[in-house]
Amino acid sequence: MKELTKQQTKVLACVEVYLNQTGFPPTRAEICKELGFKSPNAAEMHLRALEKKGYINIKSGSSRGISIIKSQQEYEQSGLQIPVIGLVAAGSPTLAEENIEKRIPCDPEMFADQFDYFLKVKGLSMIDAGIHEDDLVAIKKTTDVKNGDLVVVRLENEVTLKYFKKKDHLLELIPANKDFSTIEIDLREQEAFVEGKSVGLIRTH
Amino acid sequence: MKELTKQQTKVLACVEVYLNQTGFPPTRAEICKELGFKSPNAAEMHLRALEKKGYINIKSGSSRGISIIKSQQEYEQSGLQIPVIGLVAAGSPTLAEENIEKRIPCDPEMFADQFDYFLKVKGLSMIDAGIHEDDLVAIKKTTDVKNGDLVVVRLENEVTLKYFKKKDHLLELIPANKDFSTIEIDLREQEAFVEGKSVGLIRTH
DNA sequence: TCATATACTGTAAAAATATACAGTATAAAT
DNA sequence: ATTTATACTGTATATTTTTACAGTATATGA
Repeated sequence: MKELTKQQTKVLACVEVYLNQTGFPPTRAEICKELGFKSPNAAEMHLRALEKKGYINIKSGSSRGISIIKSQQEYEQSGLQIPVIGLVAAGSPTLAEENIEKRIPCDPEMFADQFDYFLKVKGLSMIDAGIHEDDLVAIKKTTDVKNGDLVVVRLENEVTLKYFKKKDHLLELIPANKDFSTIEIDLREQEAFVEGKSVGLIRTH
Repeated sequence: MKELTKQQTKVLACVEVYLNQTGFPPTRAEICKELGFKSPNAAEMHLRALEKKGYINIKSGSSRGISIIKSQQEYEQSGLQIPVIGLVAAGSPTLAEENIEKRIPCDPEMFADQFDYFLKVKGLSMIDAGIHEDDLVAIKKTTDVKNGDLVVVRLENEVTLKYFKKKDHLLELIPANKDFSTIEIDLREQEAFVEGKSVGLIRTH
């Protein structure tokens, strides 16, 4: 899709807002009033450009004959966008803006359990569980995990996605790949923070 | 809500259909054309009645200034719910109500490509591609598939999810599990219908 | 039988609207 | 230095559209 100029973006947004508020598209004059133009031709020209670039359709001869093909704000408005966070070597997989690779429009209730973000899988340690590199694992932020859950754990200088098993002071983080070995942690010696657990997975083919 | 007369119901439906098809409301004349009236006043009167009864709002002096307050159809647009269809042994994985196991709230644009439904995977034939039993594969209805795509194909008495490979008259449907064998079809002898292709996958943990 | 509501036709005019044409100004690209 | 793209103003006009007014016809209830 072609890029829009600053003013074209404004006009497109104006049309969308008007449409949302009134239920029908604005006239040239109304766009002018909204954006401070003094000539209906200003709006006309921007609309023509938007049509040429494929964002809207204009029915010639019809009043308010504007229909939106590709919305700019579509994503921001169409409900929730779940952030995707890369599994970085160290540090919490926080929701800070700098860690968010992108956002995906979807419903946080699409799985049985609600979730907060997607974690992008790196490496092959869970391949035998059918979790591939670059799969997105839906993570629910919680510390309430049981043995056997697939959890995100932050160690001293590492964040990892593994199966959880805890007995007394021994925490085991078990991979699903025979080429990788279980991480064993004595909780009296080393800290381990459970960041959350997986409630689902999505993959883009 | 007040009852509508037969003609008022027609006019309201006409406005809704026009709005869905074009993105903006119809003029009086367009309603007349659609419903066979010969005077714009016929439409006008019905619109006034609809406004009085609280079904629509008319912005006086504005062309196409009709907005719908209360739809008759009560479209079930409570956020999009994507249907989940079981991979049944025979017959098309149609969207007929009886085939829908459940619906999942999510955005059909969450993957790179739009999709139409989820197919619930049965069996282990794609396990080496990390596609497990009961995974939900997002299917886009299309016949435009390329070699290597993961496709839903309907054969004579079977619907299957496999990798697609076609050369001349030979269609190969390739599993991702060494314990399963490739289905080979001579298209001159047997029909095969491509129902769609996978654009993503989700799994509930 | 008479009023009332529904359901229109037909016409016309005022107002809203799209849209063409002729310009101006500015910044970036060639 | 000149072209090109963006971004407008200002005016004018043909067309679209709303909307009022004057009728006709039919069924229903009082």
